Amino acid sequence: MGKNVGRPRSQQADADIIAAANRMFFRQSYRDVSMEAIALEANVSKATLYRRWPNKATLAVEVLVRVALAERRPFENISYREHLAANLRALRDMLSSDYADVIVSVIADTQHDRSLRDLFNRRFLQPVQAIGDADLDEAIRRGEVIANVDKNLLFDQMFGLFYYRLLVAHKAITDSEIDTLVSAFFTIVSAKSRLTGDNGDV
Amino acid sequence: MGKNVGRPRSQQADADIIAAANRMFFRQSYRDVSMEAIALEANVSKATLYRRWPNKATLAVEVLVRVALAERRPFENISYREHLAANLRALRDMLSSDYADVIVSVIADTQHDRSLRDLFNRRFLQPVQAIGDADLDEAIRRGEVIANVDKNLLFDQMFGLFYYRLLVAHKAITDSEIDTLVSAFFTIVSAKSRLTGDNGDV
DNA sequence: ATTTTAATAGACGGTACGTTTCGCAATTTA
DNA sequence: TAAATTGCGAAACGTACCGTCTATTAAAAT
Repeated sequence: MGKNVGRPRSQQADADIIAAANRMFFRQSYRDVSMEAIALEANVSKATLYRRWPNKATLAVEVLVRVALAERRPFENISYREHLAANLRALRDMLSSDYADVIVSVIADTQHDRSLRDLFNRRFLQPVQAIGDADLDEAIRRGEVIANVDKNLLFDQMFGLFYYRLLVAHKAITDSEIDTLVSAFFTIVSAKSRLTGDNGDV
Repeated sequence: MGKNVGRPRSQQADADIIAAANRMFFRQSYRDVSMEAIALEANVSKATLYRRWPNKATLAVEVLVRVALAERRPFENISYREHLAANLRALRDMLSSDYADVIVSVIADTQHDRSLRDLFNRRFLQPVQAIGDADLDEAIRRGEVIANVDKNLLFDQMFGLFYYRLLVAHKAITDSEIDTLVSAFFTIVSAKSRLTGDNGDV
């Protein structure tokens, strides 16, 4: 009763499904993409699809992770200020893209599906935030940013503005606005931080 | 061919539908509430329901508007600082409530439904923002806040943090954190504003 | 050769969608 | 008062997708 017994799962099927889902989410609204259609587009049976992902949302998380964490910008030979601005522009582009619909739809489902929420946090939110954290730590090490900073609140404000603007208010964020934000950010993290306080996790 | 011809629509039916939808959104997840069930709960036929609201999202907007704009706190005999903190606490409570699921689900639908987006903006977002605007104007008139403030960006940052924290990151916002935010807000709006720049509407 | 697991195709029962039909009810207008 | 008009409830409609399941074939380890 080993674990390598029996016919192995087709890696090709995995790739085909993800690629098909990616194409369909890009073409139509999240709501209008059905599991049936994804299976059809991937030339895969429904059983094969459901064996891997029990519902559309978990599959969407898989797609989002690959798009969002595809490549990471190197943080060397560049100031933290420039690096931060570049990352924010990338985040904006991601949220402005056709994936916005997918992201918000998944977030909507996380409101009432605890395991989906955990999955989304673990595979999407935390990795994105971890990149920001690591870069900020490096900036502190370099002396570009003071050590006494409430990273969580600062990043939540940054992410919050972006999410709200792009997914709720639907107002574009210009490059010059990003520069303004980065300036404000440095005004805070260069002086003694005013934004302290406990984190409020639950 | 006048417009007052024929049997008038039952206002009781309107009230019953909204009350029924409110109850059901409170009890179950947005996704699990069907139009059929709402009609049943309201003791109303499906035809009557669909005549008024063509889909679940538009009905949800109606419910949200009534909850969010139910009562407005008076802004007299109280400092703007206190008033702002109270409003933020109310916003937090609303977003932390069982309506969070409804709000995010509607926002998800606005990503691909233009008319729904317009409805949501007109009946929900703009009224909420208008209250904040009016109060801030009053505070400026009173001299509690400097005149040179980019209201849009400031409020978007505030709303953004709340939406992100409560609907995406699912981290509670404590009263003391709100105090911290209000302090930071006043640090900015009491001095010459650093957060200027164009608005970026599209 | 046997065992074990995966894949395909398709059927399945169930649920909700949004529309439509019908007969009756409640108004305004002539 | 009668005619015209619109709303209502009940129920059926066709469509679509859900997630599961069955039967058969395929691909690996033992």
